Amino acid sequence: MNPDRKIPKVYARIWGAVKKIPRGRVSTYGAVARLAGLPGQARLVGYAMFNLPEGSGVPWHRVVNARGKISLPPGRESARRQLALLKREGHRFVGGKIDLKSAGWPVRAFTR
DNA sequence: CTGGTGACCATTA
DNA sequence: TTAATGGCCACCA
Repeated sequence: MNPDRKIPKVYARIWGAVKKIPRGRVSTYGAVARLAGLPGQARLVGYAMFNLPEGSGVPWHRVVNARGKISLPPGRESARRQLALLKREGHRFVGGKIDLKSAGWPVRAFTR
C-alpha cells in the first residue's frame, strides 16, 4: 500500500516499454521514448528511470544513451550495478561502450 | 499559475 | 575528434 505517491501515467508507459527490451539487448533513451509513443522526449525517459522504484521488475539497466554508454555518473553505485548486470547478460564494452549496431533494440532502429 | 531541473539527443562549428 | 547550443516537456516546489 503506502500510496503516498501516485505513479505518473507517463512513467508507467515508459516502464512498460522498457520491459519489452529482450535480454541480451539494449536500447536507448530516445528509442524507448519512441516505443512509448513519446517521440522526442528522451529526457523524460531518464527522469522516469531516476524515479524508478526498486523491485519494480523493470530492466532499467538495458537502457543506455545514444552513444552506447551508461549515462550514470561513473563510480556511482547504480552505475556499477548497471555495468555488472549488462556484462552478466553477455554484453561487451569496447572503449567503454556497447556496439549498438549489433546489440541495439529494436534492431530496426540501429541498422540503417 | 511560474520557474527550475533533468540516467537525453541531434545539430553545428 | 570534442564542445556548445537549443529543443523537448512532465514533474515538483
